[in-house]
Amino acid sequence: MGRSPCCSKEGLNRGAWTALEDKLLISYVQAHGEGKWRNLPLRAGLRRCGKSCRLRWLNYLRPNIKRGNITRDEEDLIVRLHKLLGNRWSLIAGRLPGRTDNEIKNYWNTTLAKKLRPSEPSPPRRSRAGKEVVHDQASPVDPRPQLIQTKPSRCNNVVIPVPQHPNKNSNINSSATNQKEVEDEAPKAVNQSDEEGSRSPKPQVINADEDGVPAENHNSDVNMWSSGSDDHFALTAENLYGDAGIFNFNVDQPLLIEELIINGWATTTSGFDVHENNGAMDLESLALQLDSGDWP
DNA sequence: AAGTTACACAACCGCTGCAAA
DNA sequence: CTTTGCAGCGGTTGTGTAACT
Repeated sequence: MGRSPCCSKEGLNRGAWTALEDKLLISYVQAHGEGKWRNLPLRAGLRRCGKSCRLRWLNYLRPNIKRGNITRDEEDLIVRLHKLLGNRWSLIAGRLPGRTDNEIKNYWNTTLAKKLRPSEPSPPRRSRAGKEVVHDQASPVDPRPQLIQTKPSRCNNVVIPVPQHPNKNSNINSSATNQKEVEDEAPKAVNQSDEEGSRSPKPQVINADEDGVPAENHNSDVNMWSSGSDDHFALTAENLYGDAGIFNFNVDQPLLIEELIINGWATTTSGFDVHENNGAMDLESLALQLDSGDWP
């Protein structure tokens, strides 16, 4: 059976785009919007494959694209995000406003990969949906947390490692009601955890029970409390569709707030605004975000 | 100056997930 | 439930150019 090719290659232009082709594509997308890539070439009068049009638009013609001159800060973030996410260029690019996955991928392959130790094992590969791809190479100990579900979606189970509680027996309830208080407190707890030396991450599936928390907690950005011998940590999060969720964790697991963000959930404590800028944040905020955690 | 090599980046290719039919 | 079409992703290739011999 087999699938038909995305387009007939016959009679199509290949190779570098001309200024005229760019102009045609820009004017068409501006008039009709993105999408329907398969039919776009015909309608726009382009002798190109739809995929080629899409790529050209997304990587070069789209507004607000930054070209070249990847800064030191950006490079640093790329390295750290790559350590966390692996070769998921689109996710990495999503955290760098104006940068495209193709550009970051090229930059990594041509520049950054050489800077890093050649002996360093390559990060885990994943399928597009974020599911782990089974490695053929045996990786005896990979301290990186295993991630699931990178696409924004409603989920009842999330894998969120939580940091070791800095003071296991104390009540660290931060029922802060304003954003400032929360922003001041949340990173502090993580940093204290760092000083104590964190254990290796042990990710687990945790039930995201939206209804299993006291009603008063719903108005808080962050609530952490200890209860008997078990410490818990509740986090209010909001996904890309504006669905709110409150997650209960055991604090003896390392927390990577970024995990939430990767999964389409952004905490209300992080300064993220996932409704703007396509989930991206400014570099300074992202650097702070990355620094605030105990990154694997 | 000519030839060769290395590098950077644009573009292509094949695969996958998802949704609609 | 199966098939099909589409969009999107990451890996790979092709090409232009700078650096070097």
